[in-house]
Amino acid sequence: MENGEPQDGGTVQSVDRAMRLLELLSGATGGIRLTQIARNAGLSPSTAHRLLTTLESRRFAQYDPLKRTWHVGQTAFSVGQSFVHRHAYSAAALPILRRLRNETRETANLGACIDGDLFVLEQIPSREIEKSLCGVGGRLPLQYSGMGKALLAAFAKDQWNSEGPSRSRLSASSLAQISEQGFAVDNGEINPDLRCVASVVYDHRSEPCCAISISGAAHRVSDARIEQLGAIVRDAASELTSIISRH
Amino acid sequence: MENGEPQDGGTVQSVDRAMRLLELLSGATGGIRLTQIARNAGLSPSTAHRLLTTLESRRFAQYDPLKRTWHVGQTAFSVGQSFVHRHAYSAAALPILRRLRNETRETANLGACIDGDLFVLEQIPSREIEKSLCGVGGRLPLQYSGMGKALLAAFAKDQWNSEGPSRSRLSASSLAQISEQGFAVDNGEINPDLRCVASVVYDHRSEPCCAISISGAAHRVSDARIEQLGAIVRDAASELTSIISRH
DNA sequence: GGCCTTTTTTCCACGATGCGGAAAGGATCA
DNA sequence: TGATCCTTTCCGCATCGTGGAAAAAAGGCC
Repeated sequence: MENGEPQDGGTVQSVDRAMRLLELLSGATGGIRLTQIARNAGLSPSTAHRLLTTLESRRFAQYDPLKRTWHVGQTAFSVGQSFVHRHAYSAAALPILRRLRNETRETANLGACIDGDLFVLEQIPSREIEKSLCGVGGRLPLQYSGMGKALLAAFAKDQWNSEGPSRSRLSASSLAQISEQGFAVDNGEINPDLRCVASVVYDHRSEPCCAISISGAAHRVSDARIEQLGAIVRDAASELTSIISRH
Repeated sequence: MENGEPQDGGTVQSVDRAMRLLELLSGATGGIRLTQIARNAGLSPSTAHRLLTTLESRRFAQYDPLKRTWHVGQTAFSVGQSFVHRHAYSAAALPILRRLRNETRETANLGACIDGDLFVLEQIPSREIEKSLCGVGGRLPLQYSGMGKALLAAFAKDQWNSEGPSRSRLSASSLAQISEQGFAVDNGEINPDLRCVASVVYDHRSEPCCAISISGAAHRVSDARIEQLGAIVRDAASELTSIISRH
């Protein structure tokens, strides 16, 4: 059993295998050959072939006969879009993210805590290289991103939110500092060349619902700039909070 | 056998059923109850439950215990995003779409011909109501959208493109007009209150690869405005073409 | 709170179907 | 051209997916 493998009690093995193949397709930049994906999934080529052609029949997967590679298909994209529509604040956040990007000239991000991790929902990229740890649809442990840290601090303030992730991921002094400043700084624990400044957005119940950030290369997101960027992000988060509160 | 049901030769039934459930989840605004989705899929509740919990175990589906509704999950979104990355022109198109939206104050779209239909890959919405026939991830028959019409005209000019959709969907005079103008107009065959002006983007082989458009309410996208909008869209498409050609 | 109805979840035996090895066909490369 | 590898098809077996039934949970009404 691999790390992160779902428990198999009561699940349909063939469906689970097909989903695993979809995940592998998703991670395969430039597509992947049948024998390679079968090997990666631990299946025989003929089994993988049958599962892939089943996914292909509804266009969750696609086959490129020229390169003989398999890819994620359009239906996966269409289905995935409906996930975004559930998070209704995404649409409201877009103009704010754009303005944030324009003001700072760095990449602007929207993320939410989903299943205990920071999940990137939207991203308005800057023109600079070195933009962010991961793109739309990517995920990170909360404590390794600015948005995650900001959310952890917001959860820590909420003594009654028993569903929040464990606060022990960040020290009490870090949490206190984030709360006091109104923004969190990620100083590149994962990638030392990237920095991020983030602030939390609250919903109509004053519950933390997501976070926004700007991220960019460490030499641009400098110490001299942090206070200014923090204030800009904090104000943008407040604006998004007030928009969401009106719904 | 329902209309549009994929042929079942050599496919795995349980996987096909699970994919069908995902599609139904995608179409269910506000989530859906187990018994309802089971009914829609023609499965017993216990079968649907097991397939859904299998999808849930890898987070392709999610269950809201408060409302007791099933939804599309985050992994579907993550996997779907990799479909976009395959169409590398999407990223290059974004700033152009934004500028297009800003100049015209209408919704800007990027679409491609995928499996014979017009598939919407990106969309920068305007602040107006009445924006476009469908959103990101949606699909339409080519002849019913401006982008599709523009692509049909481009395919018609390419006598050697044996993989293009049938040209008989539009009249010869329509195709000729679109080619001459450099843009196509959708005058609301599906929705009389919506209009669209679109132009084709070419890749480095001078092959039509996608189209961009602006769309909005018919009373705003007026006859008086068409020529001007057409020229703007055509120029934006040319710009995107030249960017893509450099890769 | 009790009762009724509906929904959701769990269980289990049976047979349908998923599996993978083998064979056939196809593609690539030296 | 021949060798090698990849992809697709075939088929028999036994695994596992199925759905009815039962149990548990939830919601609504009086």
